[in-house]
Amino acid sequence: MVRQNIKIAVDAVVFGYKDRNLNVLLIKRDVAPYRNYWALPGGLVLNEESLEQAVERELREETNVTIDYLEQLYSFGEPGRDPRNRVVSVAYFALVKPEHHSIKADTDANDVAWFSVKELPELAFDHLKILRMAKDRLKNKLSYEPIGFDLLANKFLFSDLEKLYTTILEKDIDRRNFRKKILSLDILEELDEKVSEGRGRPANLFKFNQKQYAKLKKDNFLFDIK
Amino acid sequence: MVRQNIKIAVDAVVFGYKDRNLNVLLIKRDVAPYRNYWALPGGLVLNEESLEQAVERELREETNVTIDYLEQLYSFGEPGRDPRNRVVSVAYFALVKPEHHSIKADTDANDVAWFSVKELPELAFDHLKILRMAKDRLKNKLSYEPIGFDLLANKFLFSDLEKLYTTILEKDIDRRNFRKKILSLDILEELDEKVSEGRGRPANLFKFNQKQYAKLKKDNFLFDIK
DNA sequence: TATTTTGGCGTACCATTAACGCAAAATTAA
DNA sequence: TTAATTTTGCGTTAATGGTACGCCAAAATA
Repeated sequence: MVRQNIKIAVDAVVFGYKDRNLNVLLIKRDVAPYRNYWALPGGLVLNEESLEQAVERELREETNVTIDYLEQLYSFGEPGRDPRNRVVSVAYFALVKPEHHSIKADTDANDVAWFSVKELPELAFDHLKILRMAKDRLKNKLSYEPIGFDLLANKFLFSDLEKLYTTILEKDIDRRNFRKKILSLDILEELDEKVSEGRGRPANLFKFNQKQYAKLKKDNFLFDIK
Repeated sequence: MVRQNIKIAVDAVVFGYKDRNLNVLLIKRDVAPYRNYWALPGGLVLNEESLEQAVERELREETNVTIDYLEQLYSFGEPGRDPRNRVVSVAYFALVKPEHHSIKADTDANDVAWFSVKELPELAFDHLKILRMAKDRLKNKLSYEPIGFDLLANKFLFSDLEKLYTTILEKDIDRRNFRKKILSLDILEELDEKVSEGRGRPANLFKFNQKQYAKLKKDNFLFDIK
């Protein structure tokens, strides 16, 4: 039997919510193949590290962002997806809060940047396919887990949360029903701070109450926002 | 930099619905490590085959069952999960209809058998962890996708479907409401055949209408059985 | 004849959703 | 200074759908 000759890598789809739009973190390749194409951050797994550690290391080395949420997405293993050697890539799905959006100063050759998912460059390898799957995962998960809060600042306005949902789910939401629904879940903490953004009545700041959510989740509580 | 020395394997959690209970397909290992332990079917991926092909080949070689539903479950890559070399395993989730339950005659050393998920032997490696994740996936998916039909014979009784749901979801279901709900979805075809099983009025046979479901799904139809 | 299982009807109650009205607090325009 | 506009925050109500049942007839077996 022929000796197995397959490499194992990780790739990360890192989402950030910037300028009221969903953005994804990409790096510009400076080696062949796909030289000068934009690609998902990632790379080969080291012998002694776990897959998650590999993702965290690559993100640290290549982009400098701090991840707020990480989960495995899917593994891609078609022969031929990398023109050099066969590579099986375990893709991860990550979210970053605005506080952690700042990326590496591009002193080195590698360029790093946020791209709106609506204006993507051509991507290397099968990374567009991976990105699409991640977008679907985000869209679905937003409805039954409170991961939207990992895309917002720690303190946020209700209108921010609402805009996030309408943007990512790509549909209108009745503002008043949305507010009622979310508040009834009892997972937000109303802060004693108001913010005035341009015209209109100043809005209250809220915080996601992680502890309260963990408590409710234990009792089979269902987060469900459509 | 040290050369990467990690193997890539696939494992499959194959479910069958037998004797009104959920069963899983296991093979008995005849080599170290975990010699004589039961394990999930699987093995190393060949250089030229896709991950799905690897799963299908291993199942053919080791068990002889024909798969009716297959999807990727999760990848397990902790260093140390295999005591010999580092192995990253892409686990798959599979369903088999009763028509395809017959397994390999155990002429060779390898033993293959169906086990009720309620009476499992001790499993090799981290396979119990993988199996648990697959059970969760099945339980969840049963509620929002019509995969239960891939565990039943092509022609089935309503009482079979109901028992399947109560068994896997581990909760009681009101017979009348369940029937009403499923029939209202309009995805079953009522056959002109009746079956008498022991005492009681003979029951009608039904078939899952795959085409009709595909059509409805296009129009954003939601399968949702709780 | 009693019992069991299927198949079907109806209905009361409850929780959730959807649609919408309106006042309060700020800014901008007249 | 006042009026119009914008955004926030809170309420009301009708429609919908799920859940929990009761009831009964048909068709088989014990």
